[in-house]
Amino acid sequence: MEKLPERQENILGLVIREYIDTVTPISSKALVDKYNLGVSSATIRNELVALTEQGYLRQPHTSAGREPTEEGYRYFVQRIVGENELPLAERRTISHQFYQARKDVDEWMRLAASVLAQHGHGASLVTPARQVKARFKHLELIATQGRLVLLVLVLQGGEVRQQMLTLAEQPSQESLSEAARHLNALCDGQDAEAVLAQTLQLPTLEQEVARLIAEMIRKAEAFSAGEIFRDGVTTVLAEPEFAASDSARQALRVLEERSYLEEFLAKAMSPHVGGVQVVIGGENAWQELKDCSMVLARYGVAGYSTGAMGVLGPQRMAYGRAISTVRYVAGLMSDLMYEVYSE
Amino acid sequence: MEKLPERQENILGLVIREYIDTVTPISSKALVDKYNLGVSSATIRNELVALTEQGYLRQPHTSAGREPTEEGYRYFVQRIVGENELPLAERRTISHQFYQARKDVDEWMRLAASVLAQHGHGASLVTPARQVKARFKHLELIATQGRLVLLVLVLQGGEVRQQMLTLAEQPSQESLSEAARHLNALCDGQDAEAVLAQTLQLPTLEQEVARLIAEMIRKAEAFSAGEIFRDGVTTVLAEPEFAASDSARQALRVLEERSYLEEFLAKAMSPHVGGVQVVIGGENAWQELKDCSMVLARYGVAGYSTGAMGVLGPQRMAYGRAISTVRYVAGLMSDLMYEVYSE
DNA sequence: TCTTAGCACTCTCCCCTTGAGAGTGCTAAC
DNA sequence: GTTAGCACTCTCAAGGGGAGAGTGCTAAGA
Repeated sequence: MEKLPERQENILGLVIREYIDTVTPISSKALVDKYNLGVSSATIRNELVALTEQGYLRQPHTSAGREPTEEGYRYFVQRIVGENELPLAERRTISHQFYQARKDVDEWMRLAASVLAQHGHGASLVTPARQVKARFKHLELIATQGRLVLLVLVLQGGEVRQQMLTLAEQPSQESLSEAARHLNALCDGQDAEAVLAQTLQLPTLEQEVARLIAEMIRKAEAFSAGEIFRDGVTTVLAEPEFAASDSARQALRVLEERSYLEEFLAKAMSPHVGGVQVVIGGENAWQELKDCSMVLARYGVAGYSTGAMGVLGPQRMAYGRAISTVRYVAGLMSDLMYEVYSE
Repeated sequence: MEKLPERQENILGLVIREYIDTVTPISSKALVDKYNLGVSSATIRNELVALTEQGYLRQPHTSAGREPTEEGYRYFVQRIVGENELPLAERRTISHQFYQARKDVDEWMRLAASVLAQHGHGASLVTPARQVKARFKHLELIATQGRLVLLVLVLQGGEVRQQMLTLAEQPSQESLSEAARHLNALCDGQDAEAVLAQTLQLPTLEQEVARLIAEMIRKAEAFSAGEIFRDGVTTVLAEPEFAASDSARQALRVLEERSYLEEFLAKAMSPHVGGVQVVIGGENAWQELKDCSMVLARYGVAGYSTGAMGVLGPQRMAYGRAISTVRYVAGLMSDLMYEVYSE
């Protein structure tokens, strides 16, 4: 994507900003009237023709103004928006909310979804941080009722998972505690394979538990584990381009259906924590997102546990704001997780 | 709501069923053509006039057919729909899914939301079962990193809650286990107040933990705890009456915003487990729901832990199906929870 | 008393036309 | 390279008219 001449770039930026504001095609006259450009509307028209020929703008019909194409938005995001930070006051508000919240990754995810929706002006999604390599930290077995036992597994990093299991006969809390103590000593810091390797030499109860633990550890590594947090879905429905058509419904399906979303994230996102990615109009590959854009980022601790978060909006979303919000929240959350993480 | 004469009731039923099918006003001729009523359209017209005068039907304009009013739907639900059970095959499919799932209330809620949306043909919601009176069962303290400690609290009934806390200085796992052992002995089976009463005579660490536990127990009793599960939101957006207007957005706000939903459920739902409730058009009290209906039920174990689940759809939703689905799923889940529940 | 055929009447919906207005592209002059 | 001027194109909103659907009413029949 080559750099445009100064004036064309300026005009493209103005057209896109105006369009984002008004959601109507922008005419040469409107630009001259609103901004003091120092040239006449005819000159602007000439530049608009050039921009249209290069594919950055389009006319809905002969006698209408211009509106941005996907290419136009891409140029805008790459070259014009720039790297603005969120205003200090906003950053303070957000970080305050995070530090006030419970020290719990789930709670942070919920909060992140809410903040992204509010400050990023769109529908938000936050997928759970997935352990790249989950390791055993601690196990508890608790007798509940009859032959039912509650198994609580803590992974390195503090993630807690629980599961019920039914034993062949009713156990005593003492025998359970003893088994847990034994397994805690044996499995400390091990991964799923290592835990599974232990099962052979163990008594029946512990063998069963160990098998279950191995399975739970593996599940923690799977992308599909845990809840995906969403927010602001109804806000984005209020956008004029979504009011009538069913393109909103299609887009929201992406957010709602897990398998969809996973496939999408897997292909669209770079695997490393840090950079913010902008997907405009589904990049011609995702029919459902053809009228939308998404601003995405990975968060978490690289090499240990990472997830994805992002904001979905119409193509004419406020990219600058969305990008800085996503970058800030992803960074903040990564920092918080780093603090909590144990080796 | 007085019983209508046989023939009027039949006609009302037919009009509503037809309307639910076609989403267009139903004419006298259409009824005569489609169903073998044994009388002419003129006779039907006379009955339609009677039903209109009584407020069960309405004409969008002079020369249009009839469509049901909210009153009409209410009569339909109360007197005509009847108490159908879901077909056996469907019941089997559903219960199979539940018995295959992990024995975990959270997992069941997620599943219930999915089943309700699919089989009830609408957007679904499932609020978490709230402990009427939560009681301490078991506590674990696990050292993670530095001064951070993971507190895992198991409540009677198997609900697990976790929280991070930061201590004044770095503890050893031994001292933590000792404190946990002590508190486990002290607090077994107690409620929030009793746990709090213990704090006075305890050493600092245990005092702090006990205070936190009391707070967590109280939170478990609060309605607002935990995730609300939803599903099928995009399905309901596809309904023709929601395609254009923003009434869908308004309705979905009810599902999205927690405080809203709570207020609504508190007022609209009977507090006892079992019966299915139908809220049509927001019952003139809930503006946001004026074009929608909801079919709701409580689930859980009466006296211990109950939540709400339901299906939201357009006013012309398939009530019979929705009602039997909600009843069946709520019953199934109550049974499952009862099995898991300990005294 | 209930039912029905017949008919005038009302209202929506769709199509067509029409005129105003917006905005363009082009050309020729500066 | 810039600009004024202008013909041209296209949308949009408003209005008119005809077809069709469905009603309510009336008067006659069972």
